[in-house]
Amino acid sequence: MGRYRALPTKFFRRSTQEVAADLLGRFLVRDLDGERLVLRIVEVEAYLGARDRASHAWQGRRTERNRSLFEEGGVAYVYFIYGMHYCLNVVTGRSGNGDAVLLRAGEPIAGVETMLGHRCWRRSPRPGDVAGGPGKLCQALKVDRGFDGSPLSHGDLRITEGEPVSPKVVIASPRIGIGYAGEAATWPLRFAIEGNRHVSRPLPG
DNA sequence: CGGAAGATCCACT
DNA sequence: GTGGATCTTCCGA
Repeated sequence: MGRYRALPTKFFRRSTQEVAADLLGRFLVRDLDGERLVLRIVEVEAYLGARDRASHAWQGRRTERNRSLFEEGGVAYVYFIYGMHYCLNVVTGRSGNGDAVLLRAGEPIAGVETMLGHRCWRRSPRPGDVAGGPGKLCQALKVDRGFDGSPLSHGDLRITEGEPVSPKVVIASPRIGIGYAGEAATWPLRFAIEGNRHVSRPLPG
């Protein structure tokens, strides 16, 4: 079984939408204090660089914060938002294009108790409580700006083959939380596994 | 240099 | 469904 074999850098250097859909079912592996935490990616969003008003690379803007977003595909882009949350992106395509895929939700595979401990919760955990949201996902895996710009094909945070899904079970819909983005807000760039209970929000249909 | 916004989450009604 | 928390980052003046 090659589920824990890291994906090669080449994987990330295809078109962003192609990579986004192909990331579903893959494993996001985090080595922390000698333990291996694993999430199966179940929901992502594609961000299409300079031409995408919802992207941090809109109109080609480069700042200190989004520097890694313009690197060659295969590295992480981690940013801090709302004064308290981190979001993890996978940079895609070629250097300079500013394309990336936001990892929005994961299904716990290993290290569930530890990941729950990283999260604040009162009631008994329900699906989606561990990593059903971009901020939650980073909390569960203890991902912060320290990973910004680091490669995802090896190291303490990496993406492995996991359990790829058929394109037939991939549901596309508009992205979340970007209502300000005009026409881009309607683009169907959110991808999720049909019927999965660990997504950040219910899927259409 | 100040103001405003933000790829979110949680608690409460 | 609504509102508050919380603070870095960015842009305009």
